[in-house]
Amino acid sequence: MNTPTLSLTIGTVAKRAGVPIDTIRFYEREGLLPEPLRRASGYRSYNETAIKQLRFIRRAKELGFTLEEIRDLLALSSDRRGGVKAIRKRAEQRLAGIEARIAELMRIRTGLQQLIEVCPGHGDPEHCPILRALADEEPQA
Amino acid sequence: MNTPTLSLTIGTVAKRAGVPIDTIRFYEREGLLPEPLRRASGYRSYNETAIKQLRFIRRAKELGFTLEEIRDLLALSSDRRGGVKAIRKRAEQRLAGIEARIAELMRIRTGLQQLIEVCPGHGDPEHCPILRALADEEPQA
DNA sequence: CTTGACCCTGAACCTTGATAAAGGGTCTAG
DNA sequence: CTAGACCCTTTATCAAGGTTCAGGGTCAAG
Repeated sequence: MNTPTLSLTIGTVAKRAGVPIDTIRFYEREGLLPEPLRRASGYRSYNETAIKQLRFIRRAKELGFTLEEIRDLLALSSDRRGGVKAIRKRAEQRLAGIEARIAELMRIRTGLQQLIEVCPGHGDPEHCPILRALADEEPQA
Repeated sequence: MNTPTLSLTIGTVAKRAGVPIDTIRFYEREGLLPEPLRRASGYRSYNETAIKQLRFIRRAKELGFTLEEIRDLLALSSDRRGGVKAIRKRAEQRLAGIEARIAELMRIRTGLQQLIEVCPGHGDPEHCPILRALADEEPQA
């Protein structure tokens, strides 16, 4: 194993994890990072683990997890029994959410494409199919 | 044509347009709806046009336009020369934005799918590929 | 006339994920 | 010892798109 590397300052951790200092304190307040040890002066005192945790958070964010979900994942990751099952379930839920959002956006895309296709791009706004589509009344009941 | 139907109250308009009352006042403040006439009492006095305008806003929102963009569309829709061209351009920009978002979400989806695929769903969190993928260090420099 | 539903304004508050400022203490190189 | 870099807390601010509240006034039915 490697040297324990004690007492990194928040600035060092920030640089090494690629995260602004303020964001680290923010994550701590929000319960995503454990409260670190403190020096006598009050300075936060980190070790390498903190950097790994920050990278975990960064990757999870890249995968579309909210901070709330990440807090949940972090809690589960220390649950030795059942943790894995629950984690996989969270990932599946996240996947389902993302797929739903993709489907929704594709529906929107189709709508926009159709409007653009039939719009001549000139003439009177009264005949613009984009505006007409937006303004038209609901089909009469 | 139909009867002019003057003096709808805000509550009636809200119901008919399917929008909360507060949202109507909010849109008015934000310049998405024109200021309506007022009764002697100060009550807002709407006509059918307001309902159409609210539906316009609702549809545009469904197509992914922001309120800012909608304000812009509404301004363009009364520009008789060049309006249509500009409107089509806005729609194309919106389409490009939507397509970029879809591409991004599809990338995220692939990442999640791969993690879920190799996760057994049981066992020790230390061997969970989802957690490992999130926690692993960057490749050493 | 009273009651209850409805409307008015202005201001504060909500969510998410930070970011910044104010005012002050600490640490380290020279 | 001092300058400058760094750290501390608390509080405020931002974007977006509203929602809710407090403290009133109005309208219509009975």
